[in-house]
Amino acid sequence: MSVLPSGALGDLDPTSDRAVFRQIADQLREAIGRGRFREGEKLPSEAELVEHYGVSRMTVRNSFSILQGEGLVHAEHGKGVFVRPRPPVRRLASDRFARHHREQGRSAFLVEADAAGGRPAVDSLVVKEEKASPEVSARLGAVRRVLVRRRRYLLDGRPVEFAASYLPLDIARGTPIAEADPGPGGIYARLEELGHRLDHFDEEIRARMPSPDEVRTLRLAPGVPVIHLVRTAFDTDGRAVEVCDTVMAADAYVLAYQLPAT
Amino acid sequence: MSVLPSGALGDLDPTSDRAVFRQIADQLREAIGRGRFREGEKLPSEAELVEHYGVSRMTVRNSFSILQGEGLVHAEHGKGVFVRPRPPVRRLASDRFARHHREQGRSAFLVEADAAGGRPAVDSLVVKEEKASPEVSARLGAVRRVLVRRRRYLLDGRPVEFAASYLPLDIARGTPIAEADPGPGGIYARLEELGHRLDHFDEEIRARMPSPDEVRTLRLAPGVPVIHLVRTAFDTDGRAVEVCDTVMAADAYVLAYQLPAT
DNA sequence: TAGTGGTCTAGACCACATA
DNA sequence: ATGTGGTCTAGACCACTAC
Repeated sequence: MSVLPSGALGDLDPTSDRAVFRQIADQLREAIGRGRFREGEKLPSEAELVEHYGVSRMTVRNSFSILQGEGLVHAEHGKGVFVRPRPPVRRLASDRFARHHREQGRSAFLVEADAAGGRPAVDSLVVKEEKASPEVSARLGAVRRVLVRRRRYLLDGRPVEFAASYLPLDIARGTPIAEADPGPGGIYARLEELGHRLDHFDEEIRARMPSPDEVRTLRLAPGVPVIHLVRTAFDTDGRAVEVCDTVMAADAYVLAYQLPAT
Repeated sequence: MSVLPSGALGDLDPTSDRAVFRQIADQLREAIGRGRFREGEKLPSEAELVEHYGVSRMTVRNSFSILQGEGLVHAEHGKGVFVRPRPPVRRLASDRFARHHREQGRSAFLVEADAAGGRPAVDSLVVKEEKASPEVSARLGAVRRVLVRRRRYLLDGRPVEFAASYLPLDIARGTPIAEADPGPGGIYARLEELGHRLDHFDEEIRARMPSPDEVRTLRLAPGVPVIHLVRTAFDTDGRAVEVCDTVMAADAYVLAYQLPAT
């Protein structure tokens, strides 16, 4: 007699070449997909699945670890294994750096947070001068030292991205950009006041699994990749005036862009 | 006596709260980061690590599974566990749909492949009519049925992305777009010939872990996320004339965009 | 206290790769 | 034939959660 709700999960196929733990993962995945287990709902416990399938506990745990790697479920010690709810997603629109936002004294993050309806926050702000990495130096045009602004962004208390801005010293040193609070409209507004009228931004996007550091900083669940975005800001003279390196929790973002057809 | 090259890996800290298998993973990760094990190089075998650390085999395997989930290493049955080499990356430039490319009779994929220096190929092409999904219908403006073109792209024999294009039947039916080979410049060139002069494209980008289907289709290694891109093409009348849903192996791509500052 | 997942052991047999 | 990773068992003890 199974202890599980009838019909939730099937039997194993002993004639199949597919490993037992994969068959179990397949059945759980399929049950989740069918809505048999909903978001946030608890899956059967390891002990229940051991009994239901007649396998050892490690085999069941192996199945769970597959689903965890896929980002489908997450385990809570002492409570159970749950279907991972999808967090609300922030949409980054391609006009998020438009001048009319800056002129209203609003930073890009606040503009986006409003659109998402969440409560935004910034923490672990660090501003200092340091040696430029080869990547940053290449993008900024062979500068040796840069002003760095590091910060982490949170939405409703959840860390969603952290970023580092790099600016050439001859532009930023001794200006409000080097202050903890650069003032309304953020550093892009200050750059324009300093005579660097912005022309366009280049953005490069990659996706990959996070490093252990990134898992900590963003409190990432297993199976959640990061989006790595590197933006370079150019002024109307064609000079690169800032590089911003951003790592985002991929389950919290949709990036939107508009491409010309011409 | 350790069987490992001296200095490659340290000892465990029995006083640490950190689980043994995590400590082992940390040491291997750090050794890889330091270049002690290089791309493509074989790590010590499970048996060697069992001996070196004095732990059971499952503990060592647990460590490997962490690194595999991070996309750092991959196992080859009967051979060993290797540091994952980074594949060559294709850069998708923001002008990849520019008209001057189409007018040279070149499809976007070929333009990009040239830039990456790889040998491009397309397979599993399917063209048919089907019911529009709610998502596609919402983007195309409440159409019921659509023409679908599905295909997979390969570079040097490796699958790197697969895509499905959806077009309203009143636009595409009975035209070269419904043929297996739509001709030089691809379907965007045909759309323009049919009087739908293209104005711009909207692209939405997400990153996530792949489904088992996607792992199969793209032959993805463990620990490799996918980039999910949905592009909508608009003509100069403001009508959405095509939706293209693309899933890309994240380790094979960098996406580049240009944002206006105004 | 009972139930849950987290870690770890010490085996076993198998399939694949290399020589 | 040997060494490699792949799968699986049947336990053990621990830490966390809920009652």
